[in-house]
Amino acid sequence: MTSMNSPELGTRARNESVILEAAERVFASHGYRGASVQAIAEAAGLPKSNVLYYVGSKRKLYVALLERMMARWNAMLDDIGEDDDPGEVLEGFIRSKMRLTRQHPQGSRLFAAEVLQGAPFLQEYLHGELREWVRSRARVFERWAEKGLMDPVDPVWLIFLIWSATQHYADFEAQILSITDQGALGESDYRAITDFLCHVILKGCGVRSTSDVNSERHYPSIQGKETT
Amino acid sequence: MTSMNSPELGTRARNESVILEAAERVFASHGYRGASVQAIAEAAGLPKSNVLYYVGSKRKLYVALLERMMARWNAMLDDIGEDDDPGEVLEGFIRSKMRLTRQHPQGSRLFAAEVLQGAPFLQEYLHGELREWVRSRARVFERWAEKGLMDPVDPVWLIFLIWSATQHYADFEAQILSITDQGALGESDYRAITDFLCHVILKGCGVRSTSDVNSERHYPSIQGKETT
DNA sequence: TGCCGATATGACCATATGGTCAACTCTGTT
DNA sequence: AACAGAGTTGACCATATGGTCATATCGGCA
Repeated sequence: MTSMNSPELGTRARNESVILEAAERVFASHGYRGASVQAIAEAAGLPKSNVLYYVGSKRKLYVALLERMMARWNAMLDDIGEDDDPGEVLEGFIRSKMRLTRQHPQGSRLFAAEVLQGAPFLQEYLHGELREWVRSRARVFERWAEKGLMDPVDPVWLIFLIWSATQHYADFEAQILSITDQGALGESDYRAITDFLCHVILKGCGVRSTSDVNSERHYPSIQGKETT
Repeated sequence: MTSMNSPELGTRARNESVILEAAERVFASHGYRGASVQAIAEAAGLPKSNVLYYVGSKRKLYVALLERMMARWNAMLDDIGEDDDPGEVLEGFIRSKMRLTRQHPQGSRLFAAEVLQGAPFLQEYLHGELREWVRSRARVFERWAEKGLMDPVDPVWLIFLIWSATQHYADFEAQILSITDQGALGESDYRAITDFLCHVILKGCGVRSTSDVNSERHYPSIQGKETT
């Protein structure tokens, strides 16, 4: 057990990790039903039996992946109060969500596939924790609107707008790459997109970011590189 | 053949229609691989053999559905020029896209599932027609920005923003219903969301809708009905 | 050396899969 | 009544599915 097969990891930890990554890819693109244990095993470079040995069953594997993704999501959620600065909070949310999308595109797609199915495994989470989180944020946004710190927009639709806009770059990556004629979205693309979203959404809600000192000249790029 | 089984439709047309609707639902929630002909047949209330008799194969059925959805999409795309009013055009796009999402949620989800897979069947469409459409729009948006009619935002990211925000209400319907604690999104929800998106996006880009005469008091609802 | 639990995997099973086919019914035409 | 073609369907097939299990190997330790 104290050998040195791989940096710092025991056999179990290493294999489980390989399997989780492979499974995330396969589940993300084909959904729960469309993913086969065989396909996951091949993606992980292991025999099917070995995969089942580590994860127990397809269902357990899927649930483990969803839980991992929800944990990442929860780690991102910080608390806010009505005395916080609206611009900072909104911009922070956009940037956090965008970072999550960027760092875990497969996980984001897995989540999307799960919700597309009707969220059979996530009902509880959505209707419990997440719903409360949204409602608490909504209350704060309303207070801000009452104080005239932002336009009186429906806070729930605002949260979903941010959600969709950021989620999109993982879920519809294939479409975006095809249309912009690129092989992958790079760090600079993500920065530009994030800045763009902060600009439009904050301005669109009548909020001014405290860090947005000199309104003009942001958002450089103009589409994408003329094909060449 | 000239019987009167059903209003105006021959047997073939009627059954094909039933099958297409059923298949759209099943493919939308489970993706191509996850959908089984058996499940589609059950959803259509027909024996599996009969489904295959009409559609030929699972693959052909899937392709037919994608083509139908792309046709609906194309029907929505009108042309624009740099002399058009930015506010009208953007608002028109948002409203059209929202109407498409509302009228064909299953088709929208089908499209999402296809793109999640990496768009294996739609590469050609995305990289051809749709890409050209986006580029032509982008050029017009850039001219508008040069003329000072809107902020100099990246037009491609703007198009994707609208895309994602509207698409979201079909693809993540399960999440939205769960969080807002509703059974379905009604006509009034869709109206409110559409108005909200027009407000935030047009304002966020520094565009003023020509129909937006009296800036204040829009967007009524405040979250959703307090559970009861 | 022999032992032991963790790891590894091929053989196997019941069921589900997409698709074919032959046989059948139904309806309109002659 | 006879025919033709569309519509209908159960039986069937080769393959793939999720999962089990018996067996084999490994690494450390006495």
